[in-house]
Formats: sequence, C-alpha cells, structure tokens
Amino acid sequence: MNDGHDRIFAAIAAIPRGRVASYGAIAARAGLPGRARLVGKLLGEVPDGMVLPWYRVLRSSGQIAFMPGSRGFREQTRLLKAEGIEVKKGRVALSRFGLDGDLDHALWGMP
DNA sequence: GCTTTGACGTATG
DNA sequence: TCATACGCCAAAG
Repeated sequence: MNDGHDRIFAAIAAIPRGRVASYGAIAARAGLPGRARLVGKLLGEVPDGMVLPWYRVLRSSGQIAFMPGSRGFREQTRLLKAEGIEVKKGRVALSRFGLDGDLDHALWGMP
C-alpha cells in the first residue's frame, strides 16, 4: 500500500457533491504539491471495484482533461450535469463550482 | 538505472 | 480565447 496514493484517493473522495476540484488542488490537499500529473496517472490506474468521484476532478482551467468527443469526455460531462454542475464546451466555471474560494476550509475540512 | 509516459500547470504571445 | 513551449516528477518498463 502507498500512503501518497491513499491520500490522493481520499482527497478526491472528499470533494463535496455538486462541486469540483483541480488536479493540482487534489495533489496539494494530499500533501503532494506540484504532483498534479501523478493524480492524473493514478486516476488512470484505479483498481477495479474502487468507487471514486473521479469526474469531479478537472484541469486548473476548468476544462475536462479528456479529449473532446472521447468516451471519458462524454461520460464525465454526463455525470457532472447529473449533479447540477454546468458544463459548457467541456468546461466548468470554477468561479462557481470550484473549491478555490473562501469556502475551501469549510468544505475540505481544513483550517 | 536510464528512458518514456502522463486524466497537469504556468508562462508567453 | 487559442496555441505553443517548457517545467515538473513519480511510476512503469
């Protein structure tokens, strides 16, 4: 087992319903600042049976990480909309659904 | 142990 | 807003 991985998974699982977070934010929350790419890598290797709100993870720009039109892209878009998150051209307005505001600590449970 | 790979991020024009 | 360039670094082979 790997602590870093577990913390990343935990950080993703901690994203509140109806909100989103960037890869970088997840990494930072997991105590691995600057390891955004590691987060993406792990999400591509999630063990079978493990359930995670992976679709709540976006790029820092709010853009969905998958190639537009791809399976993952459509799937993620669908799941986000199902939670009431607005998706325009494969992007989400982080200013409205992101965790970068003052609500961070409250929602993430951080001081 | 060296090289390639990435569901990334920031800077720049 | 879009595109391109470069930095980053753990994991996989």
